[in-house]
Amino acid sequence: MKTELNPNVSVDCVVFGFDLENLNVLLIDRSFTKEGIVYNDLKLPGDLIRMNEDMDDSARRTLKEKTGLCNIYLKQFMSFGSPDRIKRNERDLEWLRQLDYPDEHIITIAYYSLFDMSEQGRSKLNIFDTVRFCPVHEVTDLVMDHADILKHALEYLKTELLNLPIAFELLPGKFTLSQMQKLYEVILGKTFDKRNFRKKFAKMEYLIPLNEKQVGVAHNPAKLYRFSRDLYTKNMNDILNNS
Amino acid sequence: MKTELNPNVSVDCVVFGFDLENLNVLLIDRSFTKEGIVYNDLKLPGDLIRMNEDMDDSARRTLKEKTGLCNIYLKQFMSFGSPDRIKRNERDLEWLRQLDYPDEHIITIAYYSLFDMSEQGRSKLNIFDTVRFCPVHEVTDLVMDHADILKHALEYLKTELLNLPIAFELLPGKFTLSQMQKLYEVILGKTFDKRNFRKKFAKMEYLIPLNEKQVGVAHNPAKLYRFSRDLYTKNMNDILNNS
DNA sequence: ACAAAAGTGTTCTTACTACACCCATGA
DNA sequence: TCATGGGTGTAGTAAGAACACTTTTGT
Repeated sequence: MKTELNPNVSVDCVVFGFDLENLNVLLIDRSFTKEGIVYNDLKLPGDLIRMNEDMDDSARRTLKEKTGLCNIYLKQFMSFGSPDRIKRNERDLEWLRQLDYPDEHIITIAYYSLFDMSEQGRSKLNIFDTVRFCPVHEVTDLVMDHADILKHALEYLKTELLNLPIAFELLPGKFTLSQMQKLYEVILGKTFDKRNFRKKFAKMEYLIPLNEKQVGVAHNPAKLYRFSRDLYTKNMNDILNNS
Repeated sequence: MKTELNPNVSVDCVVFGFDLENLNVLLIDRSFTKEGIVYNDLKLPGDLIRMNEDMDDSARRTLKEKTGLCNIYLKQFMSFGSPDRIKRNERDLEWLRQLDYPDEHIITIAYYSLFDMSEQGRSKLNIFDTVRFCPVHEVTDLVMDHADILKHALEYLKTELLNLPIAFELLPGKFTLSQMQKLYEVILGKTFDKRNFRKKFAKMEYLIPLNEKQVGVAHNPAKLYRFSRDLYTKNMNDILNNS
């Protein structure tokens, strides 16, 4: 174990990605061998923080080191501190032993993170081979308390989606309104009326229609839009100042 | 320093109280002497967690030990992990030295908490003398990063107030609608129209009018209400199941 | 009698819901 | 020509905002 690590505090990152179909979560393989038997499990990317390292920096670093991702939306959402959270089953304990982890009470600060996993988004980054995006609703078992962390992250994502312009972190730079609607539907777990959905967002000035359409689709090609963060923040400031 | 403490993780509690006039926050004195000079500052109640202690338990214990408060609404809302958060000024460092605190990177899990500080609420508990409730808007300096923690707690309180039935944690068991309106006004920092406010809450079945009125007030005495948590949860479940 | 807060309705505007058909494209 | 998703309007309902006077009590 590296001595400069803080033996009691870790970060774990729940990276959500949207492939225009499903909501996915980034998981990494945890494999180890004991007495000739190979154990394969999935976990969230995470690590002990370093002594005197800022927690947000730690989350960014961990994500970079374990997955290759950088410069993505990242936000602390909850901490998990149950004393048995990493000791609930023997496989987890054995893995910790092999890694020479401190046998201590580790509390973890969970971050949630958003990633545009369309070709556009993926192409920007060198994502490691050990990394896989799994559809959130197909994820069953994860190591330690990571399934619990994921569950809370999903709840947090839902409320963030309703209150902040985070949809655009998950969508490609240019997107159609149907893609955006699909995103809202898979995250919130319900369907919306197409006309009402579009009416609602037609009011949002920060959704900018482009003079461009989809190409290569076997139907009426849809208009593309982009998100203007400038207009969004300007709008928000106007609202705050007038009320 | 007690050996069973976790040297890297603390909890801090932001306890809000409402006296039917102002929103207050519970602070404790931090006094120490150096070279004959007495330094007095104010801080949030907090402490290092114990090894293998659940974080929520730790917050409850800390609050009990430092203030006498128990059985009150308590919820983790954010963690603070900047490496210099406890080392920003010399007085804080000196205090830590005198307490024989570990010279390490301490990250803190901040809890926010609600307390009915009317006579009714106060009478239930044996609150220590070192504890004082200060009007939130008069609090200027606190030790370490506690002013920052308080600021975030206040923001969190605002969103909770709009989304959860927490007003009733701050109000006495029997309260008037004007007291409740005042609570919303001081927390959210704006005024509401009396008729609209009452209309809105008239719809809420879980606000139960009692056959009782205020006594001893120099004006038309107001009807008293109480909150029914049972009806509230029942209502919530009905809404979730029908949508 | 006066001061102080309680209590009460209506109108207007804005946001949300429900709902069905034609159009443009690629295969 | 067919399958696929793109794109559009109206009417009803519910929620929020603005606004002023009378009533009851204690002093």
